[in-house]
Amino acid sequence: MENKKISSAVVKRLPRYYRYLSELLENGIDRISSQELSKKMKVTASQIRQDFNNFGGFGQQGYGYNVSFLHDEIGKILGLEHNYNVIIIGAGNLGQALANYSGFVKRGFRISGIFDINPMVVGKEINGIKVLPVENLEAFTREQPVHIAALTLPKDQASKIAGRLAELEVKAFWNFASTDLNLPEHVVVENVHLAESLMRLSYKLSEKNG
Amino acid sequence: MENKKISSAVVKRLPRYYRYLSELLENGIDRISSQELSKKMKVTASQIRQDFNNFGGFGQQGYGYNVSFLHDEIGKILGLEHNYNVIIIGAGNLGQALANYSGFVKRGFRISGIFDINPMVVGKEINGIKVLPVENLEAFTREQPVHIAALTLPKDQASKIAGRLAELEVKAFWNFASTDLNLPEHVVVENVHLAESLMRLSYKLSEKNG
DNA sequence: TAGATTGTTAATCGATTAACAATC
DNA sequence: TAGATTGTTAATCGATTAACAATC
Repeated sequence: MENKKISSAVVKRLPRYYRYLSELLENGIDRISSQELSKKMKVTASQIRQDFNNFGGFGQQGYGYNVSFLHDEIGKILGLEHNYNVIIIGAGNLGQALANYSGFVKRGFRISGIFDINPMVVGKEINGIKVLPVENLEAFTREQPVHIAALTLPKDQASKIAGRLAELEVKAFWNFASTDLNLPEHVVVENVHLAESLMRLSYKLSEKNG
Repeated sequence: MENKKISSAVVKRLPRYYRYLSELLENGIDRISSQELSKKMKVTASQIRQDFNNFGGFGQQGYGYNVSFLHDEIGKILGLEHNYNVIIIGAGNLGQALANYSGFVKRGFRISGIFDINPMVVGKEINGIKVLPVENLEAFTREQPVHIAALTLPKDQASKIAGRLAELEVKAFWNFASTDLNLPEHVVVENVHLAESLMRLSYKLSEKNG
């Protein structure tokens, strides 16, 4: 009973559905059709129904979808019912920004540690968490599980630290360093390449104008 | 003589090519075949050749591609020969992280202003730039062109400010607020939705394990 | 029951890969 | 000239959209 593999195109869209459903919930709307959602999100109703049906029937003919139910189901698909411990490697501005963002905690991502190599930064407190030296990583992971590592450090150090963390059984990497990590098959990586994002914006700008 | 529209799949890949070519350049490699690049980047050689040929022939049969030439051509396609003035709206950690990142300036993105609504933050200096109150936006844009606005502020304020900036002729938005901006056709938007990115990582993690 | 809207199959469209002639 | 590798056409694969029967 192998689950059919979900295409990455679909996975990319799921969090956006989740966001819109959260908003509908907040606005007290308890029911929506693919047609209505289609208008709001500017995608086709057909795509919405196809996407949801990858995971089974969440709707009801003649009625549409129950917002709260659909919201929770997509949350489960995304794994948001878990509580994950996240460590941040690199306590620069970006690391601090992540550490201070309350939205993550709300979704079950708890910042359990912040690490840096710079002795000037070690010991500093960010959002109530003391920055530890990277030498402590081994001891730290022995004491409590680390589910996700956010890499907010310069690219030349990223690969090495990531490899070291993979050895320590960290299974997921949120990579902000502008390099491609080369890690074992069994770990998962999500890249946030800001420099590339800005270049895409630049491209769109050039394309539009001169 | 209408240019053929480049698919967004191709545009997404261009900055990654650019990054790899920059690295090759740094390592003093002056020539590469689609085959070799294919191995490094883990994409097919066929795709590489197709992608490049959207913009004309950059290579030479029997030889491959000249790294420096290809690098510069892709840079031009991405619009990196321009110098853009970027303003940052929201001087929180994320705004500060962008303001302090030296990589952007290197690629021609100059931070020309930082704005915030919070009077406690206004006046503070970030990377040598004084934070201005958002009330100054109109006067500021009258004095110097603003090409790109980075929106690093809470989602409930983002749409309103974006609309106001669009009125002031800002043509490009780098949106970090977790909302979809609804702006006129002629402006371009690049979204960086960190919460969504983290959910995708969570999905991959669930998919892989339990 | 009649109307609405899903779930799902079929048709279309677009992107990726394969293959090879052109050519350096 | 022979070998290598591009540029490009053709084949395949996958994703999106359209259509409609099932059903609430």
